[in-house]
Amino acid sequence: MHLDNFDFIHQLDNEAKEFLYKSLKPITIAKGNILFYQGDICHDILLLTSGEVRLYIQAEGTEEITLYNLKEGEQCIINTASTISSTQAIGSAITDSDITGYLLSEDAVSTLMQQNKNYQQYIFSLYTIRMSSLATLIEDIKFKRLDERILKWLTTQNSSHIDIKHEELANILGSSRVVISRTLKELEKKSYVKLSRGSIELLKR
Amino acid sequence: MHLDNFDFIHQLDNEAKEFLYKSLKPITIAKGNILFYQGDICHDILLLTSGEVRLYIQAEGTEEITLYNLKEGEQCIINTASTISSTQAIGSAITDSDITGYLLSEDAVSTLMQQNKNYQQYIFSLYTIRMSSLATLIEDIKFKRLDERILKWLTTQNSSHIDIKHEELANILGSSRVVISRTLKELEKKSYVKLSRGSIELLKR
DNA sequence: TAGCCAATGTAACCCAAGTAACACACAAAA
DNA sequence: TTTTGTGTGTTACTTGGGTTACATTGGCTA
Repeated sequence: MHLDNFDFIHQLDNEAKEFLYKSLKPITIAKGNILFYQGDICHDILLLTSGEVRLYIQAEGTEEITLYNLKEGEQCIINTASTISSTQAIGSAITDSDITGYLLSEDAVSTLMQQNKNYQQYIFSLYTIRMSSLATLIEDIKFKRLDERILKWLTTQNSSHIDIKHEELANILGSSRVVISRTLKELEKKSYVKLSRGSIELLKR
Repeated sequence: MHLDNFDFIHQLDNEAKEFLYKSLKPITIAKGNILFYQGDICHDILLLTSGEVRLYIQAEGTEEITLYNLKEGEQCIINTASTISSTQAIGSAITDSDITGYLLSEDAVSTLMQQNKNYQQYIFSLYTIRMSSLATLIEDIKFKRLDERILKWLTTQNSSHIDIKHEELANILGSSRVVISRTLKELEKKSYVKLSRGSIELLKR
């Protein structure tokens, strides 16, 4: 995937586009690296062109909960907010796979923002989308049972065959491995899924 | 409290100020009124000059959970996001007391945003603050026990004498009256609080 | 002051989900 | 082929908090 697939770029005038292209620095990062920690102040924004990044918050101790996953063609709002406002990032970011992308510096973002209405509009839309995804997450955590949340997560994956370990799923949903295994087993009995070592098959209903 | 107490106004140049003042419409609303419902698309932004507004989301059924409370001198980001981006409000707003404030129309906001960098900056700061408060809420719901959450809420009130019914507190924290009463009673035994009918006294430790 | 109602207290019960401990099983390495 | 480690299954137990049902209290009103 190339940078052109970022929707907002087509909204920019030629001058802004040229400025943007000059400012970008290509970057490649391997799976399992932390991009920034909760509390850091970011100085660059990542435009993700391939791979996946997971954003999560961590309470004291080891417990964590995933806020959302960043996919290709997306720009992370936690990263963006921290960069634009020079405030602490509200979560941490870790690469879930090898990734490629481009870095846009604080200064360049600020220039773009000031000069280009469409870019502003894009940033606002990011905020709005993510606020609503956080609100949904709150609802889910508060009112939904774990089996529902597991199914929901599974159905939002691209494929019906999902390569994931129970341990990983536990981290994503903020639960524990044992509970995930138990719940998945129940879902298998009700033939919602078929389990194998290292993967889950989502069955049609 | 008057409008002047809104911080961002002092950042505006005279032209922008004048435009703002011309655009504002004073408004008074009694306690217990819904300002907008989750899913509505707002066409005005409220600048709150006195009283309090509670923002909450509601899952199917009657269960609700409070996202945050809007106080005087504040502008609601859910309202703002919906107005600016013409998207559905992610929560509902209800007046917790009689309120006064000013309404700023969609068009006026959009004009201000385009023409005034400081106003943009202000809106961005609202987003950032609220995103982080939502993240904290997620942490609390997920990892904190109810007694902690009650104490936290009590300590963030202005006074150590708080006029509130258990039922109301239950709605704010997304719990039930019985559980709140039970937990408060335990907190009283441990002498964190003193309970009376219709009010709670927060004791010093 | 008797009656009423809203607010609070309390008991009994249930359930989802967390924890600890351990068994089992598959796959790669030795 | 045996070993070792990682991933998964299972049991027994605990706990926080939700629900139902009913009792008690305080304060206002008739």
